[in-house]
Amino acid sequence: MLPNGRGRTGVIHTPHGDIRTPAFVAVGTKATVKAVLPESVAELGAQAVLANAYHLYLQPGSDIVDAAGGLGAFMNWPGPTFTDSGGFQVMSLGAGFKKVLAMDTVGLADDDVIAEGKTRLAHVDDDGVTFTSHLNGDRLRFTPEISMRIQHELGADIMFAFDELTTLMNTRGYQEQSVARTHAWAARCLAAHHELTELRGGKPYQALFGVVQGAQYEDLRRRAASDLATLDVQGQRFDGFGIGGALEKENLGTIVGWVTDELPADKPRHLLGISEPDDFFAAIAAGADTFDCVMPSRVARNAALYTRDGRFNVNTAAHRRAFEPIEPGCDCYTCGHYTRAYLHHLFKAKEMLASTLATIHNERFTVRLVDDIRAAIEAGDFDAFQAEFLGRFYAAR
RNA sequence: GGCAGGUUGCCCGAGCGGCCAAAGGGAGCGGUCUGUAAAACCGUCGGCAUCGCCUACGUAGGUUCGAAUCCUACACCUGCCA
Repeated sequence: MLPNGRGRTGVIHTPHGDIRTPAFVAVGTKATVKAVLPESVAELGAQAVLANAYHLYLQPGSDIVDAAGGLGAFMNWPGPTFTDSGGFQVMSLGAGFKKVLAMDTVGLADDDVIAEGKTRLAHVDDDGVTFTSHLNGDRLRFTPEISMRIQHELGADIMFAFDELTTLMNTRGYQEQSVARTHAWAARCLAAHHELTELRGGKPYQALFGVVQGAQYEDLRRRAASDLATLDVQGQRFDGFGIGGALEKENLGTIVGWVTDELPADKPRHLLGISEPDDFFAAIAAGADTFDCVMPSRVARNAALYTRDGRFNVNTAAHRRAFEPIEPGCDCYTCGHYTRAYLHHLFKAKEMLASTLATIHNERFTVRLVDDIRAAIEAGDFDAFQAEFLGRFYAAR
């Protein structure tokens, strides 16, 4: 526990093993951490993998994952698994979250806010969401019940309740409406989860996390958190909580703090979709336990690599003859065997191995950073470690 | 030897009298990415540089107020016929 009473270390027990927290969970949306073998994911120290219900429902179908023995067995990942509910897609396939100026939204209903140049593929109503499949144009329907059914078929150790994620552009009025909707969906998820759990037979119990929304508003976030914390449907309560939604980077720690204030201390809190170094420190100090994020792997596929001295692009001319590891002293497989010059060449030549080697490094960097933060908390060194790490990481900027 | 077509910026390739320093690709150079619609996307991309000026569309001439675009000659390339 940190002196501030919020930041902490701990252990999450799952049927597929323990997760020592704080921890970074590798993202494997479509039952694969893109470009790398599950063996590599394990070797780089990731304790768990998170997949997505929406993607796996579309392809190959959650029934197939179920028939394979569940997500972990299907993808050959023996450790703990998470699935996201598909709630994020309500936003990413719907309103989008960038390039929409406030002025453009005047006169539009919030539900019509849409990213420039994108065709809206999702529409929300109180009962659920109608999607147009990005793969084949099929009209699909997601509701809390459907998301829970899919996630039960996928069989991950930890599931998330189906929620609505809003954007920073939505009005306060819409945020209120949306929080209420997410709460109603949370109750339906708990009920559906309860029924599905009864029908599971001998399969191991799957934990369900409720997701706290409320954007940047303190009262909304606190109320959303305390309402979810106390929500009880037929004796069912959430096993943990996700913190999601529109988070302004500047007050990410503050927002997480409001939420964790309202949540029970004995249940885990997962901060959805966050992984920049400064965000980790802020969120962990504010009481977040686990994280997942596409950033390390996505950015790796596009030649950006993390080091203790900041992030850089290996595909720039400066690295053509850099016969040195990505990060001297890094213990990842890539740094142990390959040079920046080689990575530079692979990216220039558009070779697949570029993605693999870069992803291994970035995932290792991210996992290790969170592990180091955990160690620092245990050693009572958090503040010093934070100052040293962030000072160095952002020095170049 | 004859006939036809072609020669455009680092490469490929549009343009066929003015709105052309010249569409579009690629390469090069730089950047972005936070619950993955991403092996994606954005910017830049002749020189000098403040509007602007200079050098440019095989070479050399010519027509025109004005030419990458029209005419003549030459060079090289391609197809067909002998």
